[in-house]
Amino acid sequence: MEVERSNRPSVDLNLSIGSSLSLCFFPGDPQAASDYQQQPPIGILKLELDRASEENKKLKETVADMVNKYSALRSQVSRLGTPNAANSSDGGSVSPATNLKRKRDSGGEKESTSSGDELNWNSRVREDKMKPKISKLHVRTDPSDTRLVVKDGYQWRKYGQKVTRDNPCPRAYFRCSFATSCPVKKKVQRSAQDTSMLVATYEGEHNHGRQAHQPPAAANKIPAVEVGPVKSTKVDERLESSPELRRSLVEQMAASLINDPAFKSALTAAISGRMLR
DNA sequence: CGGCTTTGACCAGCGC
DNA sequence: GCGCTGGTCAAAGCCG
Repeated sequence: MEVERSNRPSVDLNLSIGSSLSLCFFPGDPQAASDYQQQPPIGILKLELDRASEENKKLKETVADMVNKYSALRSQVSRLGTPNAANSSDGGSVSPATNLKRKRDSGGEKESTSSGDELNWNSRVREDKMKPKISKLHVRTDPSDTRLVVKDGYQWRKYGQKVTRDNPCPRAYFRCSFATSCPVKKKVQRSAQDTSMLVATYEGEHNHGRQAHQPPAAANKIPAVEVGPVKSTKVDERLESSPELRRSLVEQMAASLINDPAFKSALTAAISGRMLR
């Protein structure tokens, strides 16, 4: 989608190992980069950390903005009744299996296939107007992890589990347990094609916010760079005298970025933008 | 003890 | 009517 690409976050993929971190942390500032390469004191490392946090924050804002624009665009596409535009697994698509019961309830037509992608577009659009909002979320997990848990910041109560015909992996049914009046339901099932992928299907919209005590798992979390206490000057000295410690610190920072979903999203968008160009 | 998970039973819609 | 299927219920058990 062009809009997505044009709003792509500014993640530069032209990373060369030779340029090292200095070029990442001091873009357009060769003097600072040079100083850093000669001897990076703890103050500069802190500066780098702040810079990385700031960059991370901007990236997250960009991603959030992209999501909003994408949603708006999707709704426009839906209104125009254009097929293929909102199809597939990137979230927001309607699962016919999910709606089967409701379709039956409303006397609607039945698909000739169990696969969701062949669903007639017009009927889907028609259904969207009278069905609760349905969205899909794909989460990659450890295939050996048998729990059907998708952490999204809400509190869920499992009320059923079922093995479905088209997928040997069981499907778990959840209800939002934060508010008894909350109508939202969630179905979680491992993808038949990719067992490391969990597919969560949400029905309806929450009539409450997220719990304060349970933040959306990592979704809104600024990555915690575990550099330990920085108050001591002894730490500075240790860092200065130990290249390994410095490398370890850099690795931790890199790891925290890698583990940050917002950073991953931005990176994915940047990579796909590059490959699809 | 309250909240949650597990799991078999049950229900409704549909095709044959 | 019967069997299949997806979705839900509810009793029992577990856990903090």
